[in-house]
Amino acid sequence: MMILGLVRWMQPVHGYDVRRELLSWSADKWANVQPGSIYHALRKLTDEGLLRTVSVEQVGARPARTTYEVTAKGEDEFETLLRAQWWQVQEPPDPFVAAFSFLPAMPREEAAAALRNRANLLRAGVESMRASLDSDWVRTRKPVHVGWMFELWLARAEAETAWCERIAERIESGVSYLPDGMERAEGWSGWTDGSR
Amino acid sequence: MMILGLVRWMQPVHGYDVRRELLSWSADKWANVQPGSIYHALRKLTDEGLLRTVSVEQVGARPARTTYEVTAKGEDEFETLLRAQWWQVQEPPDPFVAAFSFLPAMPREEAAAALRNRANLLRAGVESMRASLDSDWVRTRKPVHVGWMFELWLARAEAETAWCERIAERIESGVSYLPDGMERAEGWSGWTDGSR
DNA sequence: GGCACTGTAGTCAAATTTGCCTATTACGCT
DNA sequence: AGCGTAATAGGCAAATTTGACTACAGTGCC
Repeated sequence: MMILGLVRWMQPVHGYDVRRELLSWSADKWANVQPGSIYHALRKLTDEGLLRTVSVEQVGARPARTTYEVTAKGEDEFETLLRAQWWQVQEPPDPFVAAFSFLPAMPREEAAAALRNRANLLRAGVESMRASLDSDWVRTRKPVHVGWMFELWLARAEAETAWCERIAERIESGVSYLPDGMERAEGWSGWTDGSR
Repeated sequence: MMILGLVRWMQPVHGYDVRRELLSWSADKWANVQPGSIYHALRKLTDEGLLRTVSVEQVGARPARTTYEVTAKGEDEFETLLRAQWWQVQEPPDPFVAAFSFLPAMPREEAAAALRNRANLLRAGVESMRASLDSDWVRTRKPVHVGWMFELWLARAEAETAWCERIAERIESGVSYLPDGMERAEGWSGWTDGSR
């Protein structure tokens, strides 16, 4: 629901503008907003009185272009929503963590290889991000806090890279997946497949 | 769609079992699976031929309890899905990053305070995680890779903590949010609110 | 025995999201 | 001129997710 925020600092806008801006931030990745959701969101926000339609233009026989701007109520709501995100820590769902929880279903070799591969991909990402951080395009055309966001990704990615290597080694070392105490005890029947 | 994985290593199960297991992993946080989704997922997977219903018991006048197990096709599909997650890097949507991108809408003081607060919350999380890592419950009752997942969170959280402090300082230092080159140039009209 | 609670098992409507589709104009190329 | 491609706007049906709700059975307590 941070479409609201975008409308707020592009006032007045129509859906397509918002869509382009989101795409240019490649926000379909780190926010859950695909193009299709935008128009629905705009209409819903309007119904709730957070947005107001400014005008409906029609150029030729193309679809009508509805322009929106934020109401006072919308400003309020945005501030509330924004603060909620700033003051709370709320780890997002991570598909990799989910997959990792099924570690015992992967053959050891493959698991280790995949982790090494992941480390490499992360490193590559870090590289390309560093490059664009240094590039003129970001340095001179984008607000500096965009660079700061890159730094956050960088920090996380580096931490994760190290973790991947560490875990890969442990897996290769052949340690048992079972809890420390019980070596081949009861109840862990489902846990054997890839581990052979 | 990793309900499949759960069913696979609890075979045979009924919906409620899956639900409890997910809750015990507090998986409603890092996977996007609320209790309500489970039954739908089970039925859908059955329709697709990835699961097979084993039996439908009825105890007294309670709701019927349907038990599922995985078909060969389901095994295959699971392996595919699992590998996709293991071999790809795909950063998940993060609401905080989204909120941070609106930094210029926050008063500097508040932004810095919020970041410091975030750092503290993260540190607290790290502490409590370290504690449960050392606890007997995790060490002796859970597979070791659960501990490894904790370590990943820990690494990420520590990286992020440092970042928060770093950025908080920069914000307090009063640097301009505008791109390096253009101090008060054109086009950045929407970017002033909280910054006064 | 009566009563309040908790645990069991699952349903359902409503809200959201997704992916893909339509139709028109503008642009570049040969 | 003619043609293919890209950009402009937005709609819509289907899939997914959510959150709240139902209804029954056992348990403990007074």
